[in-house]
Amino acid sequence: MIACTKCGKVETIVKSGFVRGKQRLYCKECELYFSVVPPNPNVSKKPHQTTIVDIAKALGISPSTVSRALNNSQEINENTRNEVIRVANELDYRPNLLAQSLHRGETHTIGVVIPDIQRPFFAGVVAGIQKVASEAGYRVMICQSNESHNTETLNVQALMASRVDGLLISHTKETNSFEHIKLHLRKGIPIVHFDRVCDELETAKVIQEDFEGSFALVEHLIKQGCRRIAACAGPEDLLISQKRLNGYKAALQKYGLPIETDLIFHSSFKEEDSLNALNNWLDMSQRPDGIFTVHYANAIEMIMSLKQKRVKIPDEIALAAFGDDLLASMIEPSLTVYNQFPFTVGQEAATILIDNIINKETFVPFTKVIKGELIVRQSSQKNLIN
Amino acid sequence: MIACTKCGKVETIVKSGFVRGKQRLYCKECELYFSVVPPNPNVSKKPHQTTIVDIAKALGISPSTVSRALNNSQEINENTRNEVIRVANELDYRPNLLAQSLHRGETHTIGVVIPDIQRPFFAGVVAGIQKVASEAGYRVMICQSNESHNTETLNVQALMASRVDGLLISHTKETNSFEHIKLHLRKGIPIVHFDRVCDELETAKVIQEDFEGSFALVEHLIKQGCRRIAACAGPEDLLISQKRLNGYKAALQKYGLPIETDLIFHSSFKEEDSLNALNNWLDMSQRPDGIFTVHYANAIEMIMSLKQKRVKIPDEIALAAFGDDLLASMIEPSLTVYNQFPFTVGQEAATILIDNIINKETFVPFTKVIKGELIVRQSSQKNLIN
DNA sequence: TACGTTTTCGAAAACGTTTGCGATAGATGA
DNA sequence: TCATCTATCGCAAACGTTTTCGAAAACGTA
Repeated sequence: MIACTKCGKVETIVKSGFVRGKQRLYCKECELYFSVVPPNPNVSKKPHQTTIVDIAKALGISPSTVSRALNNSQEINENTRNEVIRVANELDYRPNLLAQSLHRGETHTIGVVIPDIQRPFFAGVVAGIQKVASEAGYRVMICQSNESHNTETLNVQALMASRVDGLLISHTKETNSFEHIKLHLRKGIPIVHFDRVCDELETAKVIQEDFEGSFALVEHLIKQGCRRIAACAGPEDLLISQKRLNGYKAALQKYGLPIETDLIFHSSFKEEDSLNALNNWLDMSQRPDGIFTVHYANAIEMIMSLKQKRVKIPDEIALAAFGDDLLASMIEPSLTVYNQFPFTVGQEAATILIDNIINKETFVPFTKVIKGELIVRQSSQKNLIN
Repeated sequence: MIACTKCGKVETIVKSGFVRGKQRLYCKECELYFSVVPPNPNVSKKPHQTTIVDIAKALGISPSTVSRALNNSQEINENTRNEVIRVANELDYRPNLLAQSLHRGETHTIGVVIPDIQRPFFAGVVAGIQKVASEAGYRVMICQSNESHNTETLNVQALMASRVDGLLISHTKETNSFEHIKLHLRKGIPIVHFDRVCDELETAKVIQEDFEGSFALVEHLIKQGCRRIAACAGPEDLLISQKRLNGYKAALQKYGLPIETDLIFHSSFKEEDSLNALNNWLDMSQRPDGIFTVHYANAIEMIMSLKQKRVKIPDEIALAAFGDDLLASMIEPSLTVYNQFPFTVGQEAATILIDNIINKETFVPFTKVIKGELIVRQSSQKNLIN
């Protein structure tokens, strides 16, 4: 029979329920509840990352001393410090960043949310971010929204749950509500926008010369002789798309050219969209003689299509587009573009974010404009000498 | 004067040193050490992420109950659960993943180390990894080694310090020692290699058909009539470079063609390297009539250079290369390649890693080969009808 | 009514660090 | 010789969870 674990008596024991798979008992005399323990769970010790406690035990000292020895504290004897370091190396000790972060309340990690890492622009930005971050001792956690506002929201939540110290984000093309950002902004999390920014939020921003660059591209087309320039813009809601379209319009106006709505098409950056627009333009009684594209990829798709249709570039139609890529320089005819310097964008955004993280109280948001560069190539050079 | 904090007497107090900026005192009667506290540190409460304790206090219950309510535990009253959830929403509670991870001993995060995210192949792999990982509830932490063995080592250390649950890695081209991996492998951390794998480690691997793909490319060149095929290989130490070169040699042997060391060049994937090799070949009394490249980027560089030199492609020299890219299909002449399906590689690697993480004890390493695809394009099609 | 059962909850330990403060021994000074 | 100082270290709390265990109350059932 079962005896009380306290008084050892058997006759005072009564059953008292059955909880979590174990029989519970009650000793009336001791007024003690207890349950019978299964013989031996036979727990095998897992392979174990060595902790500060292991070092402490090995040396017969306290964990606090070990911590101090490893953190350049002054309040420690040089001999003990050396001993600690020796044992730490022997046991291949690696501080647990989780525990450190939990204690310090900061993770030294920044979160990045981008639409698509496979786009060269964003890959370049990420590379720039990582360079700056790693030099400053920050880790980087990258999420892709795949241009879906819903997964963007989930990404932000996940990063915040991981308690990143700050957030770098370029929004989805379908994002026009920013509650998922405001929420965290109110909690004081540093956030920096880049490329696809949001004007209604008081965050620091890194942007390109969307207006100026587009203006320069279209002005260049005009100077090459184009008089009917079509524009392939992005989604109407997208801020950078609007800005670039405004640059297009301003250039037309400066040179007294009419703004024809027939010649402006809002695509969603997809190939079928841009080719539809192109076909529409080609079917017009008076074809455009120039095409400006908000996204270089669309221009490349158009070039391929125009070549199939035997339309001469740039003589019949000249092209110029926003955003550079190796592809733009390699295609024939090579594409005139406005280079955005994505790596620089990434570097600058990360620099600002880390500044914001470190000087959280004194930081005031501002907007940094990364200067771009007009690169003239074959797709627009009508009056070539050779 | 200062009185003892315990007995309140003044006359029994003596000074006892000066530690950390504060005067220490000693009450002889109480045998008590104490120090005078500065009046008021005036701590302003920081903006505070709401915790489980906040919810508990708000409801007057214990943190354990809150935790149970939020974790679908059975041992809780439905009413209290609803109350907890209500308050949790009101206070916008987000579980602290750091604390969870620290407690559980797992972070639900996988680390990825790649040479360069700006290379389309690796960007594709990363996209594939993230798709699988996010569907399985894992976060992804990405590091770039920039082809430097040293930073690769640092990357691995940083990821391990962050206690990632597993590691996906494609090695640097200069990596030929693997101690930084072995160390963690011994500790039982799941590691999966992809692309640039390492044969001396007992890890799961995801590779392409390096041999078969190269064989197919070279065989295709031979069938197109090439008889002197040069090879631009990668660094000699790099395993995939060796395998692909072996595929090249095997194809030559199958068709009774000699293997000429003059025609084999080991580059470091840099542009100047490949162009040097090309110039050497062009200067030979008997030029090669075909070029096989281990990395497609080198082939593209060569095409650009050959076009400048007015060398006819593919008639004088045909090209075929390992690895596909949009660029390869857009360039003129378009480049014949062996597509590696990077997205699939990433998906497969992540799937295997997560399997390894979940079934850590029973998992046995194996090698998964991702089938590629020969894509014939203009750079090698000598006998075109049109 | 009395006893066993079930439901529900709280206390406390644990994860691995860091750090404020107390505590000691030895050093210093008068 | 005594008061004081300095150097060094340990204890314990804290970070935010989860989970084990125990306990009380509510609930049956005979």
